[in-house]
Amino acid sequence: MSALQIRKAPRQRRAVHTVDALLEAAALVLEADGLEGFNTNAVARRAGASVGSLYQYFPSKDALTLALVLREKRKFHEALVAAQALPTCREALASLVDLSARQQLTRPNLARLLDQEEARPEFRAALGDGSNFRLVLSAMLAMPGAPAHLCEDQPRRGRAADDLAAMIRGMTDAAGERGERDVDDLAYRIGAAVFGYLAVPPRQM
Amino acid sequence: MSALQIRKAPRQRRAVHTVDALLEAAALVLEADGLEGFNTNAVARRAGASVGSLYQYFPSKDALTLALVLREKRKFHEALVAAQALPTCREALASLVDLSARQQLTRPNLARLLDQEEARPEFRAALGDGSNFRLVLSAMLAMPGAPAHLCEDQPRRGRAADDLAAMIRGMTDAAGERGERDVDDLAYRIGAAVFGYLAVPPRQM
Amino acid sequence: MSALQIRKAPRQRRAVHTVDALLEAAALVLEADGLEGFNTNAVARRAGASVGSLYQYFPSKDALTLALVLREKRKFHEALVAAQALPTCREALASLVDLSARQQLTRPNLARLLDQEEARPEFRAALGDGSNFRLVLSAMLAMPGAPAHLCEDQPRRGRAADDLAAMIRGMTDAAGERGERDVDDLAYRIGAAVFGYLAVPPRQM
Amino acid sequence: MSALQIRKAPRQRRAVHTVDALLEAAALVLEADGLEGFNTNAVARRAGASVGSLYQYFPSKDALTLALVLREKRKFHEALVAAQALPTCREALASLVDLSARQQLTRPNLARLLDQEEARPEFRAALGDGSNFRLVLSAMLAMPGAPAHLCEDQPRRGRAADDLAAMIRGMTDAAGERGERDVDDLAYRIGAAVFGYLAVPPRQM
DNA sequence: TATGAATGAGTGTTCATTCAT
DNA sequence: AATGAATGAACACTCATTCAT
Repeated sequence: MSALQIRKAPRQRRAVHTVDALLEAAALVLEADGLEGFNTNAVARRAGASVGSLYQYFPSKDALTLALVLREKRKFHEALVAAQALPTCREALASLVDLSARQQLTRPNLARLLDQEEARPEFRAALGDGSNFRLVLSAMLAMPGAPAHLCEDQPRRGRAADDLAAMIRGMTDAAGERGERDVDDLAYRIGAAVFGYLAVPPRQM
Repeated sequence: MSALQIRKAPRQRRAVHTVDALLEAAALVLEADGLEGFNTNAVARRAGASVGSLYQYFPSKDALTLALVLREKRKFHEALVAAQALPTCREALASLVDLSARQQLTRPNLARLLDQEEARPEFRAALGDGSNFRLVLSAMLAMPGAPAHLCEDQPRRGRAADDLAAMIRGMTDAAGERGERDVDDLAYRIGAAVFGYLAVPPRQM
Repeated sequence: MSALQIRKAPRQRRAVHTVDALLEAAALVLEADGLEGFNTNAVARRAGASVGSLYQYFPSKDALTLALVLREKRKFHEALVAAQALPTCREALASLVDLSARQQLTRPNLARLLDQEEARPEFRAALGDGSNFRLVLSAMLAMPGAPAHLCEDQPRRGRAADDLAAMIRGMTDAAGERGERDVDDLAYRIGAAVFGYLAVPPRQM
Repeated sequence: MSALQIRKAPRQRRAVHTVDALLEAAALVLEADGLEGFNTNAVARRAGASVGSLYQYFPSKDALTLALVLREKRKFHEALVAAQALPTCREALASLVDLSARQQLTRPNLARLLDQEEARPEFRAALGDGSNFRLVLSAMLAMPGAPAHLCEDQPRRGRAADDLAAMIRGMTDAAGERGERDVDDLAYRIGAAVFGYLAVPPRQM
């Protein structure tokens, strides 16, 4: 069993509650005290549990962090899948951008710190090297209305997806850090970057 | 004397060498072992010096980190200033994008980790709250050829500078992390995002 | 929570035992190795515990020292209060002197070093600026049979209390350091100084 | 050569000056920053010298401290010797008390800290186990007018000298620490204790 | 199963002392 | 002789993890 997998699936209702409490406590600690204050004792205390309990469910601190990352990604990812059902590339991307901005501004500090954690090498393997986000983006770039030069060139599409993901992540992180609150405005500006990027023809070397 | 200022200027040649060795060792340790392995003993060892020497010149670990950040920024910033001398907004921005890509791909892991460190609250004050990069960007957006709606609206220009800085940083970080090596290609794609973003009219609310 | 307060009350029996062991170990280390050898690792080792345990209960080395000071004062102070119940100033003071001599000669090195620690500015606040000892002395100088010029002049009484405290502390410390063992003899000599001092009329300026 | 002896007698005038400067710097650092701030680098800096120079003249930090102790004692001791020339025990003691008070209140923090250092076991040997002060006191207790029971009983006289030394030291230290400034008042009160003590007949066991 | 006490390797930092220049 | 750069053992303190109860 990998050291990052959850240790045991909680079966009893009480156990489920404990796991949830621990995850939310982890989120709260991260938001309140940053990575500096994020330690297992603080999380357990905040959850009203003991460190021992924490280690019953999470084999390591990293496993806890990873579980939190996944929890935050889950809801977001479900919404993303729905966005994929939209008819055109443009609509799908616009929806994705909107969701990203909304997700980030909901709990900005949490989202930013988890973005950072996500990047740690220890997690890359566990998260699948191409994150879901990147795959969804790449798929969207093959939808009707997407730039022709991307539709049929998969490597190029992957590269574009990487770029868009990086732009979106960069802009949402920064906006959250600055304390922005207006989701629509942020989404509009990210859209400008995204669609502006896509409008440019590929480079002739 | 702030706890982040360098402790004493090295006077003897030997001392200058030690300080340089310490800074370069800090860079190497960061690149090789990441923030996890970045500790003062490791840095001193790698520099072929003792911890004591490190603390002769840097009053704290943070001071060392800050000095490294500044060292990396210095050359970059000088080039930026030269870019500002270009006649048009487009040329200046293109140059800035090129410099950013080049800077990042030169020592990608170092640049990315220092970006991260730079964002820590302890450093914000010491680095001047608006980083130089943002100010330069904002100035460029007031140069001839810049979008009209930005030239005369300073707050909007500041916001645009923030966005561009975030996009550029996001894309360069990600490219470096992926191991990209082609500076020109990266610069072209970032340019697409930057100029695409600027081509979009401001949002009507 | 002040950095000098105990960190958490030990709840389990094992924890109580650890705290006691740590305090006694601190006393033993001080006695055996003096302030020079008094470090947290040594204390923990002597207690058969780990540094980690020490810091579970004491937030800092100073907190440990303070706790030890208070532990040593506690018993002594209870006896002092009993002495205050005696009918006359003379009896009360005699009892106080006796208690002081006894306290000091019980663990002379410990008492002396703690006297020294007690005087450190960090502790003054936590110990109450006028130590209990001084206050008790001052109260005794207002009891029946006390010199008339002190009974009614509170500032002068405070000064006299300071002087007596200083004499007693000086003599007990020195006796302990010399290795004296005869409590009664020491008490007699201190009494000579104390009552001699009080017998002298106030200075006419 | 003991590690506490001064390393070499300074012969050149410049060397004498350096040694003096170092000693005075040590005193100033002790007064300003206490034992906590008393380190060789700080002393050298304050003296306008280098650590290297310090170690040219003093083989160790303790040697420096000891030299400072001796410097402070020297002037005092010369005055004490003069006091011994007075005709009666009472006059001699009164003079000694006056000198002690004056000495302490001149540089109270320095005197107190040096008293503390003096007591460290490392120094006991170097200072001669019975300090000069104690010997002078003992001699005075054999002068005309001294209590009969002391004149002829040398051990008892030694004991009384110890007690008086301890009282005087305790009272002067405390007065200095409290910030008292009135030498005469302090001397009067110490005199009360001293002569009061001597007036009491020896204990019958 | 849950608790929280215990562990100890690891980290930042200081400072007495040495020694090349 | 003088300088001050260099050394490194030592210390206070943290925190992920284990385990007795």
